[in-house]
Amino acid sequence: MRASNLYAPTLRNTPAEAEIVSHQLMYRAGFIRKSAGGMYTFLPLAWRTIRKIEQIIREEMDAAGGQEIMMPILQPSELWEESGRWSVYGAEMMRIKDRHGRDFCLGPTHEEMMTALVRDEVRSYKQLPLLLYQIQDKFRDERRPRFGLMRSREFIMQDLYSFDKDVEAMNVSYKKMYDAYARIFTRCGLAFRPVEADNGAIGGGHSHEFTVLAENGESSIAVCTKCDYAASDEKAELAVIKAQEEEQLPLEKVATPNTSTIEALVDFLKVPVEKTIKAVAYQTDAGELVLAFVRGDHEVNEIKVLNAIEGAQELAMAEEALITAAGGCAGFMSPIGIKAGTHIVVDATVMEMYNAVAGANEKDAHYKNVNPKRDFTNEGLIVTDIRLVKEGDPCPHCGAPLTMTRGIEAGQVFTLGTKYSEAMGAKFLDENGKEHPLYMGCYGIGVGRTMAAAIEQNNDEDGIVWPRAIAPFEVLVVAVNAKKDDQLAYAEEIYGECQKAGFDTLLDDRKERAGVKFKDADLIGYPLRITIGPKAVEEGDIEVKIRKTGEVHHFTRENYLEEVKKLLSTL
RNA sequence: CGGGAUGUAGCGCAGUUUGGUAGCGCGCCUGCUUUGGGAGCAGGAUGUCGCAGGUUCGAAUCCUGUCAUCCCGACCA
Repeated sequence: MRASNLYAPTLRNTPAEAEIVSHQLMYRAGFIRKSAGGMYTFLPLAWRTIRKIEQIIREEMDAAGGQEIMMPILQPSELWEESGRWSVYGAEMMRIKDRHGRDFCLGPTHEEMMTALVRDEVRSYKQLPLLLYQIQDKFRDERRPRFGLMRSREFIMQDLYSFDKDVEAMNVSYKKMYDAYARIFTRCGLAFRPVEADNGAIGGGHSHEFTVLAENGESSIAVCTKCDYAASDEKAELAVIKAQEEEQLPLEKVATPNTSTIEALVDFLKVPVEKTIKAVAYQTDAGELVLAFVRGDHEVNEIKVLNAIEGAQELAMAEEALITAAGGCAGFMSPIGIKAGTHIVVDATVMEMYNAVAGANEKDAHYKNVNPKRDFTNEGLIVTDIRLVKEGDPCPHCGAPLTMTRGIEAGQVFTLGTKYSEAMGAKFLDENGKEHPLYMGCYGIGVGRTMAAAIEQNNDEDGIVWPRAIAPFEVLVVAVNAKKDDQLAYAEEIYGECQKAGFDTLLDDRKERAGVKFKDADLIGYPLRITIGPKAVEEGDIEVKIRKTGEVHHFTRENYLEEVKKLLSTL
């Protein structure tokens, strides 16, 4: 490929709408252009990188026993009605009608399609395990598309679905995919961490997120400073903290004007924040009130609360009327005196507190000397871990402090169990002729997001620094002055030799000044740059610059191919 | 969905307060010079001022509506 023919419009100014570095650099370096909010065109450079990532994925999926297929993006509503998700999926699903008024959606994911495909054909345990995958565009009408390719409405995803005969076999498939994903991100040259994740409403089984470490990441993860425990902030389990035991004093109501926040309360009563209990009120999708209580200096982990309530799909902030109706008072709540029928979830650590301060369920009043074990007598009280992890919390495995770090969730693996196969009647016959639902797993990688994550992790003030495996080109040959025939001819020769040697090479033959070409080379981030100027023509000096380190090597016409090969293998 | 901000040339921006018929830098085109880190000089092209109404002799500018984009939030009651 020649740069003179390459559609890679680079910009000197950063477009105002690009906020994070990967978005800015992809825009400036001529990788992407926007078509609408959260939707992007991939230009030739980006598409080359995308295809390289996809190729790595294909190789690893195939090696793990996956078979690639291609499904329609448009999916009929009937399948989603069967799984029950047509109504559940909500506004994130792009829905569309055909000319007959039939309902379709632009696939946000393909569990239904895959399950439907397999249930019609797989009848016997002899056909299992079955691992099918595809790489195609998915559509999610995000509440707020953000940060370029990080959270877009149309995005490329690799999704694999595994079908097995029982839990053990499902876990084998899961492990295979886990390992394959780890290899994929390693081969892409990314620093990442598989972290334990919540698998949400799907329930049962396990899930890991593959988080590419980056400061701009949207995901927050807790990593143990000692052992290999790592979990998403939503998932991170926390041990119960037992407070120093005290004599339980009698409950006492005190006036606490204008103390609806913990900060104001602590200030007013002069009590340590660790002796206060705070509340967060939610309502479920069914409109039931949920009150969650944690220690004043702790935060509520909404996902844990959701998981603690049977049958709830979603939580939203509670309407005030709902709180009042249950006998609560916003800003001054405790479980004491709340009407039956309300879901009350108390963090396990709260139950271990003595003589604490909690709301009195009336305006401007709190209780002192609250002893949860004695005073929280509500019927159906749920006591469990609902705290959100924070820096320094003890690791649930070894007790060493956890450290919080940020990352980009580039992939996730799930076991699904029989959720979809049961809902959609995907069954098979075992060795004894007995019918069972298929055990499933699903596994996805955001391809565009992986590209963006790679840039977040590999850039400097001059531009992108591609890991060799996913660079749009591995080697750039620059004809310093392409208007000089001898230089251009020499560069053409070198370009030809590099091609022949198997390097993925671009020749910058544009009739631009050297500075412009060097700036573009740095911005786009080719791992190696071979510079062909007068010294090459006159002395046979082949200058090779490493983008990542800035190191410059000088080789001869005789040995440079070998040396370039060696250098590439280190990038 | 709530809050905030912004829409003027391909990109970055000024002009809006105080209405008078659109400008700067970069990029783009032509020519000459230059040629190893975003060249210099000279000349040139490019806009329904997001869109639709309204006010006015006259609107990028004032009013109303609308659309789009970006950021924050949707959590600590």
